[in-house]
Amino acid sequence: MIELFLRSLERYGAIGAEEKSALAAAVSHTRTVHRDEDIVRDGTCPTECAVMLEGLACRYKLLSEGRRQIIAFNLPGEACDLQALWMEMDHSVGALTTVKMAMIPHARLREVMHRHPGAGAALWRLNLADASVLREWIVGLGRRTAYGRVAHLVCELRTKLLALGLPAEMGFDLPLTQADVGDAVGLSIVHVNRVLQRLRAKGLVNLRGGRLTVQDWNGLLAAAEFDPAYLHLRGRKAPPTH
Amino acid sequence: MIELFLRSLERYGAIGAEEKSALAAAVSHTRTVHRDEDIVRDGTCPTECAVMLEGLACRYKLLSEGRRQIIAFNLPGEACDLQALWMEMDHSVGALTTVKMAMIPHARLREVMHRHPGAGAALWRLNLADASVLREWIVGLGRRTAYGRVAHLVCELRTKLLALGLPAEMGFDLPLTQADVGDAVGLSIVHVNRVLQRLRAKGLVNLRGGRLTVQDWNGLLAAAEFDPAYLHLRGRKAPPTH
DNA sequence: CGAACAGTTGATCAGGATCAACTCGAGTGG
DNA sequence: CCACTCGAGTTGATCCTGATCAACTGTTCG
Repeated sequence: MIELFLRSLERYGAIGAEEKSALAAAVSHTRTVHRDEDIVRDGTCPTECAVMLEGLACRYKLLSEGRRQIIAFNLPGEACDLQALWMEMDHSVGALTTVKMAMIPHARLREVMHRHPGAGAALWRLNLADASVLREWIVGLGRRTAYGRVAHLVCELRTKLLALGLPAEMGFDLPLTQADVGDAVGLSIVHVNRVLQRLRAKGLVNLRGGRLTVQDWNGLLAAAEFDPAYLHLRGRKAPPTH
Repeated sequence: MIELFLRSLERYGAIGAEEKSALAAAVSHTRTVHRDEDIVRDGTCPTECAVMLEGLACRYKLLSEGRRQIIAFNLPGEACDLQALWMEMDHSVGALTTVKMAMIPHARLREVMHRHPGAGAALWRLNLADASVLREWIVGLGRRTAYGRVAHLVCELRTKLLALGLPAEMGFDLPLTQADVGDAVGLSIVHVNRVLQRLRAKGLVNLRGGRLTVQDWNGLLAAAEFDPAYLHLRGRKAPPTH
């Protein structure tokens, strides 16, 4: 059920069969949230952890006057609110499509981590990898052009999908609205529209009506100055579990 | 010696006296790095961890054509490369002043974490708090105006200094160049200069020649829309160490 | 049939970038 | 001791990226 989650966790640490089954057994139930609803809300402190099974979600924060900034996208296999295990949420997670999640009560998760320190270590590493993505977003927002930012976002999403083994051929569904893209890369809707048109015109990629078609992957990677290293997808540095 | 570090760690978890002395004992030696030199370099994988004792450092990434983006500032009491415990560095850390650090070999750190799971948990929470700051930076770069971003940065730095119990009266030393500020908030040097002049003219703060003078703290907080919650300075949610 | 929403287009405006020159110390070396 | 350099900060002029405002298309859905 939470296969995807376990597999990506595996990438970040020597997770054995026992750890895996312990984590899988910690799932208490599933939950479904619909488009435009919140999965977790800023300032709250949930007592269970949500692992995405299906759908697309985004982490975001709101400022005054309705300004919104998306901070990360969450794909199936990713955890939504691991943070709440230790501290109150400092951002919200919203569903961009219908999202199905496996819920793990904190108490059980803590128990697993206690019995299997390796699992806790892997979760920690997962957080480190997430932080690395945040850093790359900072670089993008601070120093990339609108064009480069949008291109980079597309590269990131497809690369992550591929790494998860999810469908991400040259054409696949990506239910993102232009407003969503804008809130992620810090642009106005109108400008996102124009940048997408430019990317289309240059024959790189076509994002339209929730469907993404990659026309020239290498060209896109170049336009985005994309280097997947920051995603830490190839769990390196064999970690002495001790 | 690493008092400051231990104290901020305490904020993030029930760290006992044994954990503290174990961590303190894990320090093998100190190291000094001078202004404009790197403490850790992107892509490397150091085998010891650096905890700042004195000075000011920044995490940054480079793009083509010399574009630089600063991702975070590191103050005394903060760790520079905890990440390297688990994965290769995806960014560099550079010294903005002469920096003195306490070095803890990874092997020893792992040993401490193994013997004192509470220490590992606290380090994890530390990472979560760092990630929260990264998120706030993303919001700032994406959705705040130049003026708000600079003001916010000043608020963040002073608030962190105060929380660490470091000198941060209404006037204190902050050895940041206008270029540094620009690389942190994603602005050109010229524009940073103008924004600083506006902040001065409005009677809020005066950052000049490595010295920061706060003239109207409340006004500054308001201009920055600053809410310190994201710094997670008041270690909430008593963590069941299990 | 009429909302309501995603996407598109045009026109205009403004926030910041860029380029260039100049000031003002603080060294540094002859 | 002075000339020179170098880095930080400052100013002005100009350009351009991207925001804003407004109208319009097309589709879906109740």
